[in-house]
Formats: sequence, C-alpha cells, structure tokens
Amino acid sequence: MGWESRLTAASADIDLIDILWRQDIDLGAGREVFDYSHRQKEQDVDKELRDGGEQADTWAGEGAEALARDLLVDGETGESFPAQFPANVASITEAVPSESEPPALQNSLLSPLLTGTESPFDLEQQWQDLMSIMEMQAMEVNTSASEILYNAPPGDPLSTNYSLAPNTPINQNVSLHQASLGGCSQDFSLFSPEVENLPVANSSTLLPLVPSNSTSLNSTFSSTNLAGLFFPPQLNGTANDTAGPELPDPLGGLLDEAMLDEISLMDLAIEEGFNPVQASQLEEEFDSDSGLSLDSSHSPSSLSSSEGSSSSSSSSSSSSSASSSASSSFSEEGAVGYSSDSETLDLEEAEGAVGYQPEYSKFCRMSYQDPSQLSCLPYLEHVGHNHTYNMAPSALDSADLPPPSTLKKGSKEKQADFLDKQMSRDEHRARAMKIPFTNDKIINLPVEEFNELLSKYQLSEAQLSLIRDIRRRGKNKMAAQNCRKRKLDTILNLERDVEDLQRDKARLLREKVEFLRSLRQMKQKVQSLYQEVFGRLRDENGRPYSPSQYALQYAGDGSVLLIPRTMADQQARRQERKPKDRRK
DNA sequence: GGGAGATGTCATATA
DNA sequence: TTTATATGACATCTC
Repeated sequence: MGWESRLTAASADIDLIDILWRQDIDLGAGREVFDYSHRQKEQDVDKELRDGGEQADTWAGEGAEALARDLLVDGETGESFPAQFPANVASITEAVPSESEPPALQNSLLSPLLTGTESPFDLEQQWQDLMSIMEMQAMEVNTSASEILYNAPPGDPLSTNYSLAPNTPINQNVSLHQASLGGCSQDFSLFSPEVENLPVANSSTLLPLVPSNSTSLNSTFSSTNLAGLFFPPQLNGTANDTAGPELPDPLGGLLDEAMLDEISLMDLAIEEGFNPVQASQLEEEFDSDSGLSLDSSHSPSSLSSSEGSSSSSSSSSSSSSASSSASSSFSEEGAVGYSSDSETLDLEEAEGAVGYQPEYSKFCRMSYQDPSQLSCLPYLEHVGHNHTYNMAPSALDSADLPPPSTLKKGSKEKQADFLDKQMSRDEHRARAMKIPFTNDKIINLPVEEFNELLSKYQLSEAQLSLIRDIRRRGKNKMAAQNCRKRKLDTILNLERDVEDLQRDKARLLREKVEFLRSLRQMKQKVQSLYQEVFGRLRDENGRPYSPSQYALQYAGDGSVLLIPRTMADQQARRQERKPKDRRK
C-alpha cells in the first residue's frame, strides 16, 4: 500500500517503484488495486505537507431398582406396582379402628403418608420452575406424535375405556405451560365422571409401549386394593351402595396434577425432539446414561477425532509437499509461522507458533494441502486455495505439476522464473528494492536483532519503509491466522458446551419422570388407605358412611376427622386457591 | 457469473 | 512513545 507513497517523497526510487508497478500489473493487478493506496498516499502527502515533509513512514500498523419395581406392577397402567404395598394395606387394615377407637391411632398410621403429600408440592413447584425454563425454547409441537399419544385406535382398550372426556381441558397440543398452570387439574375431583378416566388415559400416553392389556385393569386394581383410586366405590364394590354421583377426593387434585405434569412432560419430550417411543422409553432408561441419542453427528466437533488423526497424518505431508505449498503458508503447527508465501519452509517456520497453540488439529482445513485429507470434512473438500496473489492460476498449475518436457528444457531461466512466480508481493518488492536480507528475517527477528540487522546496512528511506511494511504485514498475517484459529476454537468449545447442556437437560428430564412416578405411587398409596379407612367406618347404627355425604379430613396436626362433604368441599376449594395465588 | 470460504491487508484498540 | 498482538472489516482469490 504505502510503498507507492514514497513515489513523491523519494524521487530517487522512482525507477524501482516503476518496476514494482509493472510487476504488479504483470501479475494481474490493475492500477485500481491501488486506489486505496492512492487515497492513503494523498493523506500521507497532506500529512507530510503539514508536518513539514520530514517524517518517515511508520505505518501503523451426566435406580435400576426403581426401574425394576416399576416395571413389575404399575397400578395405573399395569406396568408396575410396589410389591410391598399389599402388606402395608394388610397392616393398616388390621389397624383400622372401629368407630369407638380414638383417632390418635389413626393418626399414627396415616399421618406419615398424609404428610408426605406436602413435599411433592414443593418438588413439583421446583420442577415446574425448571420446566418453565425449558419451555422458553419455543419449539414446535409434533402433532403427529401427539396423535399417536392421545388418539389411540378405537380397538385399543386403553382408548376405549379410558379415553379423555370430550370436554377435558387436555388437548392434543396440551403444552407444558397449560399443565403447569394447574388450573384445570386443581378443579378436578378424582371421583368425577369426567375426570376419573383422565389419569389412566394419561398413563396410556406415558407408556405407549406397554401392551394394551388394560382390560384387566379392574381385576388388577381389585387385587391390589387400588381400584378406588380411579373408580368410584360403586364401581369397584369396595365402598357402600349409597355412593352418590360425585365423590370428591381430597387427593384428586394432587394426583391429577401429577398426571397432568406427566402429560406436560410427554409434551415436552415431544417438543424436545424425542419421538413417542423415545419418550416412553425414558422411564425405562434411567440406568442408561445414553438413553437419548443426541444427534451430534453433524456437529463439527464430532469430527474432531477424525480430524485430529487426519491432521496428524497431514503434518508430514505438509512438509513433503512444501514445493506445492505455495498456496499456503501453514506450518506443521497449524500455520502460525510465517513462510512469506515462499516455496520453502525452514525449521524455524515449521515450529513457527506464535504463542497460541489451540486444538488446531481438529481442523482439516488447517492442513489442507493434501486434498484427500478433506474427506473427513466433506464440506471443505473444495478448499485448497491458492493465495499467492502474485501468481496466475496457470502458472500455479504448472508449478504444481511441471510437465516433463518443461523440466527437460528446465533451463535455469525457467526455474528462476518459476521461483520468481512463487514469491510473494513483498518478496518481489524486497528484491526490487534490493533488500539485503530475507523477508523471514525481517518478519521473525526480535526487535533488537532486527534493529541490529538494519544498522548493519546502509539503507535508504524507501528501503527502510518497505522493510518495516514487510515486517508489519508479515506479523499481522500471522496474527490474523492465529486470530481466526482462535475464533474457530471458540466456536468448537461452544458447540461442546451446547452438547453438554443438552445431555444435562436430557438427564434432568429422565430424573423428573422418575420423581413423578414415585410421587404418583405415593399418592396411590395414600388414596388406597383413604378408601380403606373410609370403607371401614360405621355410624352408630353400624352402617357405612356415604362418601357423598362425608369425607375424611386431614388436620394439620396429623389427625383425621370425619366431616360433612360440604365442609370438605369448601376447605378443598380454599386450599386450591392458595397454590394458585402463590403462583401468581 | 456469482456465492462461499480462505487468506491477506489495513485500521484500530490494547497490552 | 514504540512495539507487538488482537480483531473487525474489507478486498481478493480460488473453487
């Protein structure tokens, strides 16, 4: 750039500069190439005029057991159920007091389970917080997958018996947000005809891989005393005959919320790119860290290993192909040394790192001199540029593969011409200006030695300027290469971070499924106990209480009271509002 | 001929 | 202040 500006300042060098111009023009560079230079030159001239024309140019330059248990007997889906449960029921049944027994005994038996319903709320709250974060990713819901999940074939027992009621607030596109709000689930009663089917239906969505043997659900529940969970007592026969049409259950809301949460989880799973099978398998893969196949095959970083190997293998070829490396000045270290665009690479250049040595080996592009090595990066196959701007492509072709005839004629003249064409602009300039040392020295020598070198020779102002320019450009070229490599390395690290985060997210998702399942089982136990206790209560005439008129009320101190249903309903509504208000 | 990617260069900021 | 280095922006080149 700036060397032309010396045109006006150093008339003695006009001839040399003319030569340089001619060279550039010969090399295909038109005068317009120097337009900017002209502007710069004008500025320089102005500056010089202002400064009195005296200044020289210094151009600035990450529980198998739980899984096993669950897979054995689920009360809801036929998938799993805790083996210890019947034993618990038996013990509790024995302990169920007659109406004359004091409530204290009941408390001692029931309170541990009943109080256990507190923490799940907090747990769910935490999960909902987490899910709300995840939800921030506005991902499109896979409708087709939803259809598979929610629209089972008519012949399917699950769908036949437990399909969603038409007016259920759950639709195929139920979103995490909708479920998380819990507005609808909170209003449900477990014994409500509209809702009693809901949990089963939800479960069917959760476990699409479980054989549809749900026709045996009733027998399954009877045998496990769990039928009261999902069916009104008049249906499973464990309660009295006077049951009304609606038997609200104090645990219905909790259970439903958990179910809805699972729906939202499934939804999330779909949104997150899991297919229905993958989502259902989530529950079966707790032990498998790689339960999810994160498709990283397209990630550049996944190419690292192959790239690394190819890079290491290319290191030798880079030096062996030095003669054809005119297009690249990369050294073995990945191109941090400066080779001044020349055809030779000396040791100094081969080692020529400039402090920063990232994992450049990943990048085939960093050692692309052998195009065959680009096979590991198909999208880079085309890379193989020639950036010796001073060479015509034809010249380069002949340079890479000199025909035998040419070699035969191989006169020194042509060889010199060949070498001449291999040289960079700066080398041409240096030669034209008769700089008495190599560009490598100019660029790579420490300042002190560089200055020493300059002092050894009597150099004109134009020569000194050119030398400084060469040094500046050379160093900046290496800096630019390092900068670009650092950028690529940063991108790779970020890609790795993204993959790690995706793995963490998948793990958290699996953990949530596990927690929700535990919660569901706990609620089932409590519900079963409720039914057991209520079914055995007798009034003064020895008749069972009607679930439509009475309900068991859990007191804050752990005691259990038998209160009229209307009172229970009022209190239930009051409790439902609290969490809603809390969410607001 | 034009787009994409690689590279060189300049200007500028910072150490 | 000088020098080296880092980086955005642009120009140019090759495919």
